[in-house]
Amino acid sequence: MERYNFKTIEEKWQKLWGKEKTFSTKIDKNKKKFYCLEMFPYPSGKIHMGHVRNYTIGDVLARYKSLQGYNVLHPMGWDSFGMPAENAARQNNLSPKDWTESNISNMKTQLKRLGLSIDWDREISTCSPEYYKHQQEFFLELYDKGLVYRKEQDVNWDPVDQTVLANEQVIDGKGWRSGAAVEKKKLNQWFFNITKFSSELLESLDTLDQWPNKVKVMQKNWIGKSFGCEVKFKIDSSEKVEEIKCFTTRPDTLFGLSFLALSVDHPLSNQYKNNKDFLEFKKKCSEAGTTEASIANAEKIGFKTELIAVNPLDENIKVPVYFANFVLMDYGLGAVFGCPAHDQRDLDFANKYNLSVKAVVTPEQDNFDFEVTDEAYTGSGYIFNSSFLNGLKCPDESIIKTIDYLEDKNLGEKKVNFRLKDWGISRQRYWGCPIPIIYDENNNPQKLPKEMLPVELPKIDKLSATGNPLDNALDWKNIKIDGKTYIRETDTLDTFVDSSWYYLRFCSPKNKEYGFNYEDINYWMPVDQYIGGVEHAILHLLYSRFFMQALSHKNERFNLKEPFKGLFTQGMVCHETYKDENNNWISPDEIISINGKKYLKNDSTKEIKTGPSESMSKSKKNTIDPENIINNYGADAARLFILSDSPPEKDVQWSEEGISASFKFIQKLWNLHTITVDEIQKNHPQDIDSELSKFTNKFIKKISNNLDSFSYNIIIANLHELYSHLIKEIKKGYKKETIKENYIKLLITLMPVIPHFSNECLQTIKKTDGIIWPTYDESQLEESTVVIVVQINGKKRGIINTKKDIDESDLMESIYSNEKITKYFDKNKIQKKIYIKNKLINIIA
RNA sequence: GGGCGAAUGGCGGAACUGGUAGACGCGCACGACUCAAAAUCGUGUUUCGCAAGAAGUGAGAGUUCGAUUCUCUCUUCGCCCA
Repeated sequence: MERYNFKTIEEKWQKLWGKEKTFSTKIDKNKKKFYCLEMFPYPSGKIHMGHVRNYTIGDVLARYKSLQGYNVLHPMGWDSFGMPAENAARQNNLSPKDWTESNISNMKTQLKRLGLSIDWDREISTCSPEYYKHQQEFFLELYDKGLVYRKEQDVNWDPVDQTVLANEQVIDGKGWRSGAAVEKKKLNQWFFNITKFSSELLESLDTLDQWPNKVKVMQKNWIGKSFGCEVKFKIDSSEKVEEIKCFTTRPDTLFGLSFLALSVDHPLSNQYKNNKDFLEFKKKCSEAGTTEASIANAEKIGFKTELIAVNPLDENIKVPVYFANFVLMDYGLGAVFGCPAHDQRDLDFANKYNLSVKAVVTPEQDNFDFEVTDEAYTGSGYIFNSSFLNGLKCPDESIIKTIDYLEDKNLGEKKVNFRLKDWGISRQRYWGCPIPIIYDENNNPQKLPKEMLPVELPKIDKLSATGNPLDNALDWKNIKIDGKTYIRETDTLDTFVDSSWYYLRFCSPKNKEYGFNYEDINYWMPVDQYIGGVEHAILHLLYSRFFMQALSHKNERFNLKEPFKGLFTQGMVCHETYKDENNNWISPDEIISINGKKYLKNDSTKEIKTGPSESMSKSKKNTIDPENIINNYGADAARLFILSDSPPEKDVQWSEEGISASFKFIQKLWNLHTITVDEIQKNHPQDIDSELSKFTNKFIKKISNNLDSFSYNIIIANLHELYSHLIKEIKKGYKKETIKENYIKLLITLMPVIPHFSNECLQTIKKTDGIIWPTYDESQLEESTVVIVVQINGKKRGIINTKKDIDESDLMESIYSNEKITKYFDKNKIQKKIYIKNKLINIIA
């Protein structure tokens, strides 16, 4: 039997697809559209297994939908701005542009070898002026809508490299390259006013019923809506300070008030800027970290002021005011009131500084002796010890009543607070989209006139080691317009801006006038299925959703609210890790396996320790290069393996055994094909039975359902079942027409997963056009006989093969005649029978 | 500290709305072919037991004729806030 030559066959089909532009798409209003999009890659140089998985999943879907008759848009592009290009350029003395472009061309070749059904005519790259020109237009548009503004914000400043560092470039408080201690520096930066849409972004999450719940929950928490109240506390100990406002979600616990706590960045801290003790305290706070988590875990510490605050509900209750490390200026008003009995954080603080602890919520209505000592009570209950609030159900009644009272007496104000902060989009870097702003002689920002777009990046062949290259590109930076001199903005845009609208650009990739054209997006948008890593669950997806809000703001022509109708987040690709005797990481291709034990390839006396399977990463040296895999096993085998075993949303474990099993399976399918072609030539006069058609019918239903539900791992199992059934069935003796008809249908079901193989097989049996996804006949699925499970007292004791819809008494007859079952029970002691038609009978005896 | 989720053979994992637990693959064992090996094909493979049988889906309880599936408590692990 001839072996399947994947090399020539895969190359042949890929060439053909390219030449005939098989996957290029146009608007066709007679067809239903399907927009299938995978997150576009950063052109780092080589594709990795994560890409293989992401794009295989997307390709299976795109091909399936296309076979079902949809007009499928399946584009690909490059998220090509960003720091790695700048770093690589500095290291290797090249320009970021050249580095990026050569990476793109390399990765494009690699992606094509996977046999993806991509419309390459729509390829875009975010670092090209044709793309970012429109991004600059959007920036100006948003500026006009009042959604862009400038304010001062702290950045991580590396004093040696004279550059701003991203958070991940700060390692233990030091610059990743220079090793210098990182300083905080205030810079004027640009922001998108994403918080303007906090409510919209939160509420329309509910409309996204094809999104994974966990992603929606993450976004919900990130937006962090909380309902509460701003409470005014009078200060009666100071002439300088009249009152302090606190935000709280629990105003109903005000009678348990024990102290006020302020953030060290609270405006009142200005009064202590010459107080040595306070400055020391402030420093101590920042050392411990300012993230929510580190604050939650850190010991609660405070700095006591001389201020005394008065409880607005009872002026006899007077409490001290502290600065405290657990209050953040970013959230609410940077001031909270402490009610230790019902908040663990407050309780820890109160116990440390010997402050009063008074319970005001009791879990049981009539338990007025309830006290709190070490553990705060945060559950529901009833208010007590609280004057006119006593007896209210907490929290449902008590919060609303308290807010009403406070508002009525002008002591506070109902307030909804969000955790979400505005999106800082300025980056002090070269390799990003220039911001189309210029500064006049008074240093006031002005929009650059639209006709001067795009603002192209100046060509810089060698990046200096320090500072922002754009700051030093004086020819570019200084500009004259109508005789006046201006200075360009030298910040570039966060690369998340690039990816916030690229899915629109794919609809109109060549449009010169604007970022998209309305006819195109009205047809193609929204993205029906978006596929990518869960690591983008929050930022990228939220920013993209914001962009739709921003574009549709004050623009009736643009009425798209959500860009991604369906979202699927795939898991990572993992591999075993290996270490030698000195605990150095060892790469899989430095290893040989002898008798199940692993040794160093170049020194086979040294045994290797096998560690747990972890996500592939260069630092652990457990990566597998997709290019080698495609060379050795072929794209179809790689696609088959990457889908098998694990559900696509979970991590998959790469293994040598696995990929070679997939490779062998394709060979087996090829043998089956050869046998089938032989059988067609034999031309039996009569079908031996109807089993083949029945199987085909059932199989189509099964595989269609599994494709619809993203159970791609089960599909691979289905393909194995297909093989083992067909290899026996096909030789039984069927008419040529019967075999051909069924075999063609089955081959088409293989097309999404192993397109090269199935196209080749279809061609050898002269089926080249009219290839559409086969349908199944529901009426043919019904079987005349069924298998009924017989349970005695809930335990399976046998099965009965019988005709469909048999009634209970007839079924009991067959059970009584079956000794293997009757021995488990006494016919005369039957108490009860539960009969589920065509499925199961449970006899209680 | 908070949120979300998961736990099934030696391993990855199946099991639609509660109804035959372990599909399919890997690994392993045995057999066929072969002088031999590789490749390939076939058979078997949850555990204990010669068998009949019994036990069994992280642990414990509950609901039910019946629970991997539903409820509660606990343990461990993963992800996110980071």
